[in-house]
Amino acid sequence: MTEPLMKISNDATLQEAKNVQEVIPARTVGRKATITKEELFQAALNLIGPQKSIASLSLREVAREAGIAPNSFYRHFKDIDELAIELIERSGGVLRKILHQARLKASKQSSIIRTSVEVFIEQLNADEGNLSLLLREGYTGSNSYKLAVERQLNYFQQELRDDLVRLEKENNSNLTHPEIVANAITQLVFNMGAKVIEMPMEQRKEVAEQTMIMIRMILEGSRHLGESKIN
Amino acid sequence: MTEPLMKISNDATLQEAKNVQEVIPARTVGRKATITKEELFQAALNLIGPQKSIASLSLREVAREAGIAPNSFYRHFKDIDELAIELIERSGGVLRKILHQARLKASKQSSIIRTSVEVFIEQLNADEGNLSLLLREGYTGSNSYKLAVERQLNYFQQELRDDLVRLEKENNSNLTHPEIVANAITQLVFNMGAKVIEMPMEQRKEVAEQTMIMIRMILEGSRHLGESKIN
DNA sequence: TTAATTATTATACACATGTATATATATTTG
DNA sequence: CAAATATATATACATGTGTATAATAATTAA
Repeated sequence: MTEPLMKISNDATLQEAKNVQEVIPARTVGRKATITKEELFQAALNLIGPQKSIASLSLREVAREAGIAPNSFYRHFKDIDELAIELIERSGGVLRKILHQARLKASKQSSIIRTSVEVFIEQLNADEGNLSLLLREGYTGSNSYKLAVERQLNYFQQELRDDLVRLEKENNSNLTHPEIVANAITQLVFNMGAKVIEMPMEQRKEVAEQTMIMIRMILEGSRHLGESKIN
Repeated sequence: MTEPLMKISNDATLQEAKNVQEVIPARTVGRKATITKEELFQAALNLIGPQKSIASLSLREVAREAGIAPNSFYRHFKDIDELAIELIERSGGVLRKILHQARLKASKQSSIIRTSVEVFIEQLNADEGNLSLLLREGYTGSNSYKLAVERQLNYFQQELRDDLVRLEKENNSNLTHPEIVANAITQLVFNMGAKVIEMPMEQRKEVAEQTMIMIRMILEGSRHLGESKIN
C-alpha cells in the first residue's frame, strides 16, 4: 500500500460524517445514500468464486461490479478488509441460522447427522457465495479474516455440542469429550463443503455419504472410549 | 531501477551448496545457470507465510527475493503458476517422505497415532514453508493448485490406509471402511496443521492432543460400526 | 425557493505489475 | 584464442491499483 504524501487537514467533516453514519444510521440531512452496504456485499459475493478469494479482490473491482465510482466505496468501508470482515460475519450468521433450524427439526440421533449434512449441501447449492467465502477465508488471507471465520465456526461448534449432549441424554447414551466431538464434526463438515463446492450433484451425494460415515465413527468412538480406557 | 544491490552473477559456491537438485540437466553449450529452480523455490517459500498465499505472489516479488532480474524468471518457469504447481509437488513429496518414515517406526497402533501427529508438528516447526503451502493452496487459488494439492493428499491418504490395515491385522482387530478412516484422519491432521501454524508451542501441544483423541474416536468407531450395524 | 449539506463522480498521480525488446556477459566449443 | 550460444540484465510500456483533490448533483433545512 502506498503512503499518502500529504494528509489533508480540512476534511474533518468527512470523518465526522463517517462516524455519525456508523453509529446512527438515521441521517437527518443530506443526500440519500443511493448505494447500500448490502449492495457492496452482493457485488463482492458475485465476484468471489471458487477461483477468487477476498484477498484477491480489488477495491476497484468491487466498485465496478456495484456500478459505482471507486471512491464511493470509502463512504461505506475504510478498506476492502473492512468489507471482508463484515462479510464474513454476515455469511456466518446466515449459515448458522439455517443449520441450527435443521438440527432443531431432528429428534433422533441418526437423523441429526443426515439432516445437518444434507441441509449443508442444499445450502451450498442455493447460496454458494456465503459458504465458499467462509470455507476459503479460514485458511488464507490476513489474520483478521481467519479470526473472523474462527469466531463463526466456534459458534457453530458450540451449538452443535449442545445439541449433541441433549440428544445423547435423551437416548441414554453418553459421549466422552463432547466438545472434541463437535470440533471434529465441524472440521469434517466444513472441509466437505470446500471440497464439494465444485463437484457435480451426483458426486456431492457420495462425498456427503462418506462424511456421514465419518461422523458416525466419531460418535460411536466417543461412546466407546468412555467405556474401555484404552490407549 | 535500483533494486539489485547484490548480484549472484558468478557465485558458483552458492550454487554448489544448493546442489541437492536431483537431475542436472546437462547442458552442453552456453553459459552456466547461475540461478537454479531450487533457489526460486526457496525464494517463494520465504515469501509465502501465514499471511501470503501463492496466489498473491507476484513474479517480481519472487525475482526480487531471489536476487535476479524479473525477466530471468522466465528462463525457469513460464508463469508464477507453473512455479506454484511444481512447488506444491515438491512440498508434498518432502512431507510424505518424512511422515512415512515416522509411521514405519511405529509398531503398535497407539503409537502410530502419536508418532504421526508429533512428527507432523515437528515438521511444522522445522520447515513451515512446505506445509503451510500445502495447507493453504488446497482451498484457495486456481483449480490447478487444488488438483495438485489433492494429488498429494491422496498419496498421503493411501499410504496411511495401507499402514492402518497392516497394523490392524497384526493386532487382530478389524477396521470397517479403512479408506474412509484414512480420509478422515488426513483431513483432521492437515486441518490441525493449518490451525496450529500460527500458535505458540504450548498451544500446539494441546491442539495436537485433541487431534489424537479425534483419531482414536475414529478408529474405535470404525471397529464398532462393523459389529453392530446401527444407523 | 434558496442555501446548506453531503453522497457521488471526475480527474489525476504515484506506484507496482507482467512482459516485449534490446543489450551485456559468462561459458563452452571449435 | 575467437566464435557461438545460453543466460542475465536494462529499458520501456501498457495496464491496474489505491487514494488525494476537486467538482457535481441530490437531498433537506431554512
